[in-house]
Amino acid sequence: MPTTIRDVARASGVHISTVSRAFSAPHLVNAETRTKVLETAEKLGYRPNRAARALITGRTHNIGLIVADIANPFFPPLIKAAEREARLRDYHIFVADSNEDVAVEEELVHALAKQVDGILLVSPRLANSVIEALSREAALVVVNRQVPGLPSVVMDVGHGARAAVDHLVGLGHKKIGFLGGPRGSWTNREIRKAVTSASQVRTGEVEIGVLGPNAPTEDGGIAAAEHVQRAGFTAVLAYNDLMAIGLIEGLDRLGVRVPGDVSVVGIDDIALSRLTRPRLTTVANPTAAAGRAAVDMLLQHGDDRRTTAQVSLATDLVIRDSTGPGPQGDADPGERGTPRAEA
Amino acid sequence: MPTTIRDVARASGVHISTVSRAFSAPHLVNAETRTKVLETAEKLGYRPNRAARALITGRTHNIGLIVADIANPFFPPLIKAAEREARLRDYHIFVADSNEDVAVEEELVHALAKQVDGILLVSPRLANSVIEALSREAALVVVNRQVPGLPSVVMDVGHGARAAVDHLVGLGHKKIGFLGGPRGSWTNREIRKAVTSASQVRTGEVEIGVLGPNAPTEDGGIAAAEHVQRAGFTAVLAYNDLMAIGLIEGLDRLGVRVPGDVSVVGIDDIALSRLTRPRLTTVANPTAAAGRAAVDMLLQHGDDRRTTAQVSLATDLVIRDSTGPGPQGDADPGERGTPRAEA
DNA sequence: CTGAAAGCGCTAACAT
DNA sequence: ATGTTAGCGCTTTCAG
Repeated sequence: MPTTIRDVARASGVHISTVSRAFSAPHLVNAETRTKVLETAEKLGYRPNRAARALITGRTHNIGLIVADIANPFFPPLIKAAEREARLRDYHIFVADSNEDVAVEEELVHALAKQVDGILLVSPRLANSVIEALSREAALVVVNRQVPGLPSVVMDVGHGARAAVDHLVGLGHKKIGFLGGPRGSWTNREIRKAVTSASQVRTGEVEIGVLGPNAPTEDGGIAAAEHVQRAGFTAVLAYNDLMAIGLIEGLDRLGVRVPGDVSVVGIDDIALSRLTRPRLTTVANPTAAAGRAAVDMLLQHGDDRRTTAQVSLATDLVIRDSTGPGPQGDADPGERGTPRAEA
Repeated sequence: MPTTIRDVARASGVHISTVSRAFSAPHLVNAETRTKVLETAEKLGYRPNRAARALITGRTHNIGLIVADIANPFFPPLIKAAEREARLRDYHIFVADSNEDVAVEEELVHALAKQVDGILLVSPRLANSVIEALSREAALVVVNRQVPGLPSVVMDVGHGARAAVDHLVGLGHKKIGFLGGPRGSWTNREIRKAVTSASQVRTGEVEIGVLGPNAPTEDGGIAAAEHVQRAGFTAVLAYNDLMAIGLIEGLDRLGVRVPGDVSVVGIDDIALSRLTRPRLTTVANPTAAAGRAAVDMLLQHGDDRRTTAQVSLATDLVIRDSTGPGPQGDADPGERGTPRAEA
């Protein structure tokens, strides 16, 4: 049996409310009494039961974060940034992994709901209607998608995807593939929309083909390699870096060289994309900023329930070594490195 | 205001205890009444408040998992396996990242303590005494270290490290380096102990040098490259795969080839180690099994407080492409691939 | 099978 | 500055 507030009260000869105050409103209690209480609490190994406290205050000072796949290197920067931001405000983050299973995601919302003051939900697959229902159980901020009526943080992948296409077109590519991600993903839709509506496509200058859906993993990329080869694309934009890296690996196995034969662009700019060979050209997502923003929105949402802001963060093309001149090889050399210098 | 049990009781014309039973002991309530209660609950969007329930039952059906660095690819398999095992037993896992900060780890134990039924602690740095103190706040299972009196799950890295040395010696290496991890890490001590006490070292057949401590990251490995070069090792065992991969990168920058000039062995067998070039020879840690075992121990620890088992899981050397013949090049070719075949 | 009452550990008015 | 009282949302005896 752990020590309760009552044990401390008895042992220090004061009422339980005094013990309570000694912890949660120290200025309201006489310095002497306070020290005595704190000392006996220490001696007895007493710790306020936060769950009991939360039951009455309504605040746990915890934040839940649900992600579909914690193994995806996209998440750590987001998680770390959220954590850092949360800690600055005296909050802690509890992360839960749904393993890409929407049913589990619902369960997790229930499990977390009363243990946290709100939940950051990064779930590309869950239906809007379900999310709306869940939002009655806990304050929700959705990340990487938009749900009507709910605060959200997204990254402007559309812009980044367009920059990627510009880059590839500038290198002389005319037959570009988009390696799509999972069906139903908001991000996937955004990218496809941006890519297929790019001005160069409208004028017929370049041709864009969509391949997918694919698993958003290295294996998904590896598996897609032969379709890419068969389709005859000279450049490919992948749904994310993991797929891009897998694709490069898969192409390599088929004897197709990157960027010699085919150029590949990823999305996310995960840490790994700097370490593979060739180093990956990619659309950098501001994941850390997204984590911070999501925490901020959740925490201020409490004070001001009227605003359900939809934040969109800018993305950025990072040109490395996985993209090169198209088939004619007559690209404007000035194109390389334009959007962002890379050490 | 969310709907409470009282709202449901009122709306369905029964006492709150009946509503309670309809949810937590359905067999104790008349089928008709139950359906009616459940229906109105559904209509009102009622969900039992798990925190309140836990306050009285003493069980949250949640498990905490504290890791030092969620970005370390060592963890995802452990987390996923723990999650899977937990879900089978109707539990959920909340993960918290301490960002390698022991003070944060303590905070996290406090924050999680009453929101979970127990905590799996993967903290290489926290002092034993602190962990013992924390174990009074929540049921604890420590992973990757042993703390007297507490249940623990470790992987037998000592055995794996010895296998790695055997492998390298078999390849003709005589001057082997151990790239140490963080100061104070239990795993680090185990590896160092195993390596420096290897029989070949005792007989003077080979020489082992220890470099470190180093940051257990790619950057740590990169930074160590020049020390490795200067020390003149022909083979290196790194504290983990991340460092090994970083080391290969760092050596490459110095014009040192792996495995041509220097052989490198990692530890963990993270997913990435199969995708780098050269593919990494490494000591495979059974991280998934460790995750499962930790959950099992925590959950059965509740029923039977007497046993504080210390589980040790076997490791396994996986030979890939980052190790090759030593300086004389007269290694027994049969040595390659002995411990485990790799597709 | 259902209701009444007590209480999990704590905080928050309200008194004094 | 401290004690009293009520009660957060729920489960669990105990009656009936």
